[in-house]
Order: sequence, then structure tokens, then C-alpha cells
Amino acid sequence: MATSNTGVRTLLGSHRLPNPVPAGEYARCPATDVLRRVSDKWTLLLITLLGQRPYRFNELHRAVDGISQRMLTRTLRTLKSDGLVEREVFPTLPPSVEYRLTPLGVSLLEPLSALAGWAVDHHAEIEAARQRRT
Amino acid sequence: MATSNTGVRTLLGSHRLPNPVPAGEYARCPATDVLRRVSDKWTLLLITLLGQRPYRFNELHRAVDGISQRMLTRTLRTLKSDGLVEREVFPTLPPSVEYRLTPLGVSLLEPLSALAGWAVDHHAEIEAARQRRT
DNA sequence: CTGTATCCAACATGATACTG
DNA sequence: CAGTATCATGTTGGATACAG
Repeated sequence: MATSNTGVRTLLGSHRLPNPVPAGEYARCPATDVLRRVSDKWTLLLITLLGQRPYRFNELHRAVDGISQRMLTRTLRTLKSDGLVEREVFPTLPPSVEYRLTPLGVSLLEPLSALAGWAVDHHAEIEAARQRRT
Repeated sequence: MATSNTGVRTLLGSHRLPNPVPAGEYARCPATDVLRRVSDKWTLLLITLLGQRPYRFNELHRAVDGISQRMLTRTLRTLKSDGLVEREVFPTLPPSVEYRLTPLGVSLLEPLSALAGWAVDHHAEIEAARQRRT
């Protein structure tokens, strides 16, 4: 019971899938939900940066070459509303805002790094497969 | 040297990020590449199913409620060209085609399951954070 | 400094019809 | 059975200008 069955709703979380996988359930599958959230263009990089230390808005803007102001704001807002990042405003003049990982965000770092590690270890094989066209 | 520095190109694979993160490098970051590939709408589910046993095309179509023929084909083709899935044609009449995970695909299963497990364990917290609006 | 508002192009996905 | 072709739609992300 270390890993108890949390029910069919978890789908990809368990190793026992119903067959067929119900469309309505899959749409709310936690694993898919989290994976899709975390894999938009800038999220992984921002989480990784914030995993090192807190950053201010423009500091992130400078650190992440190529990100638009719009996407930086949008991505941070999403991370905050998901509870992975917290935002603290210092009422200085001009204002400064600091972003940091929440404990939930920190806990995500480990499985995310594991996947990143797999990617690094096996990217050459994937590249090779892609070369083999078709 | 168990985990040697594979260079700045790996970016998210190491825990030492350059600052600023170069735009051109990030675009080819293995971790981001893999994450984005694996997180499209059906890939995670298909990999999980194929992690249990080989499937035939229409068998997958029946197993995955809601997927269109077009997306099933497209997703399997992408998985194949990335070397995660292999496709075997049996020249019967009518033809039958079997899909199975390659060893590379199998090796992906572990870190992917770990992330899925995190999602299951923490999805309630994410949901709660979302309820708190803003 | 830390954003918001608008507009737009590219891409992902779905619906439907057709094929060897 | 195992696809391909075409068209329609929604979503993502970027450029630019403006604001407290």
C-alpha cells in the first residue's frame, strides 16, 4: 500500500489503465495536465532558474535571452496560480517584485530534473533516430 | 564524474546554468526538446499503453477514446521517428501493423512515471492553488 | 521597474471524406 | 485494417505600444 491505487481518475499515475481509456477522464488526467503545463516554451527554464535562488522580474528578463515581456509575465502568472511560484512585491520606488519557488515548486524539481537527465543522457540516440528519416 | 558536465548545450540537464541563458542554445536544449515532444496531447498516454504490451493500430484507436485517426497516426509516426516506438508490418490480408516500445522508449518510462507520480501526489495542491484565483 | 493591451502569424488538433 | 488528404478552428507565442 505504499503506492495505493488512487482510482481510475489518475490514469497515467497508476500502471493499471482501463481499456479503453475514457476520453472524459483522460482530459483531466493529472499527469497529462501537469506535463502540458510544465512543457510550454519557457516554464522549464524559469522553474530551473528559480530553483537556484529568487529572482526579480527584470533579472529574469535579462537572464532568459529571447523571452518577451508578455510571455515572462504570462508564464510567471500561470506558475503562481498553480502554486509553484510565489510573488512578493516590495513597495519601493520604483516597485520591485521577487519571484521564488514554493515548497510545491521545489518538490517538482526532483522528478523534473530526472526527466531532464534522461533527455541529456539519451538525446544523441533520439537525434540519431531522427537522422534515419521516415 | 558520475554526472559530468556535458557542456553548456545541455542547459537544463545540468544544475549550473549560464546567465543569461543564450536564446540559440535554449532552443536546442535536450530537456526542453524532449519535454515538449512528450507532452503533446496523446503521447504520454500512448507511451504508457505501449509500455504494457504491443498494440495494433486499430487496437490503440479503440483503447484511446477520443483520439482521431489522424492524430493517432501522426503521434505514432513522431514516436517512431524519435526512436521511441517501432512499427512492424505483417503482410496479411488485410495488413496488420504492430507498434511496440523500443528499448529507448522503455527507458523513458521510468522518469516519465516518476513525473506522473508527482502529478498524482500533488495534483490536489495544484487544484487548491487554482481555486485561490488570481 | 513591472507590468497591460492589441494585433498577428504559426502551429496543434479535430472533422470529414477517401484509399490500397 | 491502416492509413492519407483536406479543411476548419483554437491555442500559443511574438511584436509593439502604452501605463502606474
